[in-house]
Amino acid sequence: MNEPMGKMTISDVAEALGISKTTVSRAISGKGRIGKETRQKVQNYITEHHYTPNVIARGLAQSKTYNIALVLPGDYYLSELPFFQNCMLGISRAAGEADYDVLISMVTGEDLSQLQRVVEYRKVDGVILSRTLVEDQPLQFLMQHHLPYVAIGSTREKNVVQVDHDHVNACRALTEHVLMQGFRRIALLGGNCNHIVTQQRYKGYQEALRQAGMKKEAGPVYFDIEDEVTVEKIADELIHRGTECILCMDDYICLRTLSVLTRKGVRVPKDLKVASFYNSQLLKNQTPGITALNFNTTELGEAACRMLIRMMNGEEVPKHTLQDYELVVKESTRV
Amino acid sequence: MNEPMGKMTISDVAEALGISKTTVSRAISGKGRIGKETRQKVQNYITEHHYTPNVIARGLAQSKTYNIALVLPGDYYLSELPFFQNCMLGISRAAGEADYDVLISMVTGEDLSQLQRVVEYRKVDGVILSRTLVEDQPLQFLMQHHLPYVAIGSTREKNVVQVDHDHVNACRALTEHVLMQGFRRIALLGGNCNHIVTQQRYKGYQEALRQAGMKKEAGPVYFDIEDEVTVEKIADELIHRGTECILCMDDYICLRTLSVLTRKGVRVPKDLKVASFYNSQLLKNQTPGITALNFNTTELGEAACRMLIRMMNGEEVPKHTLQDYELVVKESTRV
DNA sequence: CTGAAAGCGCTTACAG
DNA sequence: CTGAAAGCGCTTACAG
Repeated sequence: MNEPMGKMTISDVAEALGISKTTVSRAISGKGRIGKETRQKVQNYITEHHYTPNVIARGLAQSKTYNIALVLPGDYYLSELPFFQNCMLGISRAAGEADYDVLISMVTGEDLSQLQRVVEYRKVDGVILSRTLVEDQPLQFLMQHHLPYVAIGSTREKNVVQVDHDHVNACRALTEHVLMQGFRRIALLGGNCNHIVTQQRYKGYQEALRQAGMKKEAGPVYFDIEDEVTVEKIADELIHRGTECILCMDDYICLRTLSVLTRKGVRVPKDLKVASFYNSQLLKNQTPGITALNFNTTELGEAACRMLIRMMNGEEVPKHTLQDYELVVKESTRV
Repeated sequence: MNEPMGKMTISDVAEALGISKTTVSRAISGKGRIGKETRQKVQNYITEHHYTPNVIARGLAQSKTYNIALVLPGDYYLSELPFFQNCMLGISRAAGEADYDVLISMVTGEDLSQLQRVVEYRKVDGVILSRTLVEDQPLQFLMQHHLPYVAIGSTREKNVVQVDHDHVNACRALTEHVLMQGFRRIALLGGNCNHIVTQQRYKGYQEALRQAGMKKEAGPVYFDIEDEVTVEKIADELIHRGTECILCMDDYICLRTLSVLTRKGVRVPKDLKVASFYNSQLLKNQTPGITALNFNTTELGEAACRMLIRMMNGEEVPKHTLQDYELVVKESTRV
C-alpha cells in the first residue's frame, strides 16, 4: 500500500521475505523444485502487496515478448469490413487466455513498414495474417523470416499454416441451392481478383455448375467490383440479358446491388433473385431477407490464434484447417 | 549475410569494429558526444549487416515499451462500427511515425481484464480510450494509475485529456438546417444513453430548438435504440403523429429507419425527411442521398495518438481538443 | 529444496 | 570523444 503501484520488483519481494530472487522467481513461475510452504509464503505476499511481474524483463530473459502481431489491411474501404473486426475480437480473446497481447500492424498497398518494424525489432513472437492475396507481399516477407505465423485464408504456398472458412464448398452449396430452385441464368458479381477468397468463391460457383451438367457459365461473371457505378452498368446488362438470379460475392457488393435494383424498380425476389456469398450485420436487417452464407468470423480468429500459440510452443500443427459454414435461405431467392 | 538475421547484437557490432558497446549505442541513438567518423563507421556497418536493435532490451534499460494500448469495445455489434476501425487506422499511423506500436485491448461489459493485464504487466507506455461513457469503468481504472492516457470522446472528468469531434455544434447545425427548411415536428432517434456522445448529440438538438424559440421538444425523442423491432414500433408512432423529419443519431439507426420506412411504403423525402448525425460508408451509397454530418475519424485517431505521444514525452497538452465537422446536405431533407 | 552468479541486449552516469 | 561498469528486472543452468 505504501509503495507506488507498479514499482515493486522481485528483489523487493525477496528481501521482504528474507529469501533469494531465484526462489521468488520459481515460486511465481512454478518452474523448478520449490518447497510448498515457501511457495505459499511468496504467493501470499505478492497477492497481498499487489506485486505483478515486469513482463518486459521476463521477456528479455526468456527471449519472448508475449505479443503477437495481427496484420490488417490499411486501405480505407477494406478496414471497414466487419470481417476484420470480428477476426480481431476472436484473436484478442484467444491471445488473452494465453497471456498474450495483440499488436496491430497495418499494411497499406506496398507499404510493409509497420510489419517490418514489428518483426525486425523483435516485438512479437508470432504473426497472424488476416487475409491472403494472390500477389501476397506480407506473406512473402514472413516466409523469409523464422518467426511462427499463420494465415487466415488460403494460399498455394504449401508450407504455410492456414486457417480458413470452407468457401469453396459453401459457395458450391449456395449455387446448388439456386440451381435446385430451377434457375439457370445465374450471374456472379465478384470482388477483387487479387484476393484468394475471390478465387475460391468462383471455384465453388463453377463446381456447382459443372456438376449440374452445364458446360459453360450460366450467366456472366464479373470481377473487381468496387463501386456502385460499376454495379449500375452491370445491372442494366443483366436485366437486358434476362438474368434470373444474381449471386454476390460479399455483403458490400450485395448491398450495392440491392440499392441499385431498388432504384431501378426491380423487385426482389419477384423480378430477380439475389443471394450473397457472405453475410454480416449489413445484410441482417435487409428487406426482403437475403439468402446468404454465414461464417463465424470470431471463431475463425480464435482458431487461428490458438494455432499460432501452439506453434510458438513448438508443437506440430496441421497445415490446413477449414471451418464450417451455414447456408441460410431467406425470401430473396424464393420462387 | 552469414549470421542468421535478427541475432546480431550490439556487442557483435562493437567487436567487429573494435570499439566499445557504449560507443555503438551512442552512434545509434545519437545521444551523447561521439566522433563524426566513428558514428559514420558504425552507421555503415549496421546498415550493411542489417543490424536492428532489440527494442525489448532497449525498453528495459529505458523503462519504456514503445507500445501504446488502444482500448476497444468488445461487444459484438459495436466492434463492427466503422468508427473504431478508422480510429485505429489513424492511431496506428501516428504511432508508427514515432516508432510506437499499438496493442489492442478489448473491454467487454464489466470485463476489464485485458486492459488490466496490459497496464499491470507494464506492456505499454500509454493508453488511448476509443470512446467515453457516462459510467466509465475503463476511464476510472486509468485514473487510478499513473500512466499517460487520452480519451477519444468527452467526459466530465476535468483532468482527463480528451480529443473529440465537436458533436454538440455539429448536431446543432444540422438541426438548425432542418428548422430553416421550415419543419417543426422533428423527431430524434437516439442511441445508447450510457455513451457520452449520445448526450452531446441530444444537447446540440436541444440547443437548436431553444434558439429557434421552441419551448418544448419539437418531436418525440427516443433513446437506446438497438434493433429494428424498436424502430418499427417507433416509426408507426411517428407516422401517426404526423412527424415531418426524423433525425437519426448514427448511421446504423439511420439505415434501419430507412429500411423500415421503405418496407412501409413511406417515401423519403417526399413523405418524410430523414437525416443522420453520423455518416459512414454505410450511408454513402444510399438512395436517396442522406443529409448527414461528416467527421474525419482517421484524423481524430491521429490527433489523439499525437497527443498521447506528447504526453509520454513529458510535454504539457491542452485538456480538451475539438475537431471540426462537415454538414453535407443531400436529397433526404429536400423540401 | 535453495542460492550465487551469469546472462538476456541494451543504456547511462561516471571517469578519463 | 570514448570506455568500463553498473543497472534495467527478470530467468536459469550450476552447485550445493
